[in-house]
Amino acid sequence: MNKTKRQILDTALALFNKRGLAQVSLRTIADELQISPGNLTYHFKRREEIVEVLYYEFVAVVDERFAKINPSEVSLRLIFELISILTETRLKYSFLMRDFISLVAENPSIKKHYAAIIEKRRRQSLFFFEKLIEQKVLRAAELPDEYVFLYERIQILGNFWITSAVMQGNKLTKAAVERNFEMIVQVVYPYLASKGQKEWKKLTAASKG
Amino acid sequence: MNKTKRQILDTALALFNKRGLAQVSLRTIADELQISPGNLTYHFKRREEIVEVLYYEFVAVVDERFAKINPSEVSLRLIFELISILTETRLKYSFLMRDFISLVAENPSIKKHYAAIIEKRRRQSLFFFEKLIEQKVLRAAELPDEYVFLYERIQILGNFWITSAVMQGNKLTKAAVERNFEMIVQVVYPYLASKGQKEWKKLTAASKG
DNA sequence: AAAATTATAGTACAAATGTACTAATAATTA
DNA sequence: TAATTATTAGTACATTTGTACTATAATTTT
Repeated sequence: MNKTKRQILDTALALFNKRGLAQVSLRTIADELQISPGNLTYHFKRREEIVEVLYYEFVAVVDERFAKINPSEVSLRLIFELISILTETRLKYSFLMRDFISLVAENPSIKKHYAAIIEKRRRQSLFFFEKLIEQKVLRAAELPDEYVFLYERIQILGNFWITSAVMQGNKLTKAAVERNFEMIVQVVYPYLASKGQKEWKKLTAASKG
Repeated sequence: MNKTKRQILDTALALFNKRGLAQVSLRTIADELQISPGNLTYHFKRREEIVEVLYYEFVAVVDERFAKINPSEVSLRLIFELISILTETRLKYSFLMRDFISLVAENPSIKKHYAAIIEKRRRQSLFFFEKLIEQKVLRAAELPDEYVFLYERIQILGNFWITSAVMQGNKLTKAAVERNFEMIVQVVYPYLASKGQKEWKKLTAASKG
């Protein structure tokens, strides 16, 4: 990709994350980069295109890791790794979750695409849980839809802890990110069988040290 | 409050919830209500004022219930009731969470106010958990910060399940709302002592029936 | 080196937005 | 009923926004 084009994307991303999608105009980006608005529209005919490229970059990072998964390697370690990758990626593109509604309001194709991958990830994740129950890493379900709900919770927590932190005026320091990672992985702890609990503790200790 | 003023607030709220804060201009509201823009600015000199009033209405509903709590009445039932009231209220003012970032970008006083009540609610909620542990409704903590994290999770889930549902293209039907309520209350289940589990099941059965 | 293509700057423009202002009408008060 | 106040409509205006257009400048290709 062209150097200027890349710079536009990077600057736009930084500004979107900092101020929010709606608060960043094309001129804001051009000024920050010290290029002319004309140059900007040369590289991106429509403002939407910038957002679109950033969205698909975001998706690509996660998709790549998911695609690599071998069904036989399902483990608690994998869950930790996926949550970690998602945390990192969401942090990098934090405006996407924060401003998702206005984003899809202007771009129905993203809306459709997102609905599709959400459904795919859901199926994949529930499959992982089943495997882990078989492996006696997770205990059997005690309540109806227990693991479906657990998945949905992880999904929401992962998507919105950043927005929540920003709302409360917290800085996204490295320590804060690590603390939130812990907050999320602790959600699975009560569902672990004793074998799983041991591994969980090992993994947590490792991620802290 | 004046009739027109109230209608403006109600119409604005409905439109904000439906389309998002940024997508609703003063003319959108005026058109929907079939009044002139001049009339609108007569009742609200600045657009921000509309949002401000709605925000403080939102806060008032929840504050009122919290204020009524007698420290001796802390129980699982109370937790259920608070989550239920919060769910209802957040549903009614759903744009507030969804567009919070742009909201505070234009209104630092709301930002400050929100940070303060968040801190207050946090302290109150952690106090509730302590009481419930004393009562042996909740089991003792097994991990560092376990109940702090549990609170933070409930906070995030409560604030964002609506946004998450909308993002996934789900309609907010009554059934969907009930399902999400269940998803949230299930998060405390694994932390309950046997006494608490019995009560939890009773309460869940009651809220379903 | 000449020609052609790509990249950049600068400006222009229509549309939309929040808000201010004026005039008319409706409601209330004296 | 007359005067006053509150409410509403209509319009105007400065600003901002996304985008289009034109003219240079830089780079690449022939």
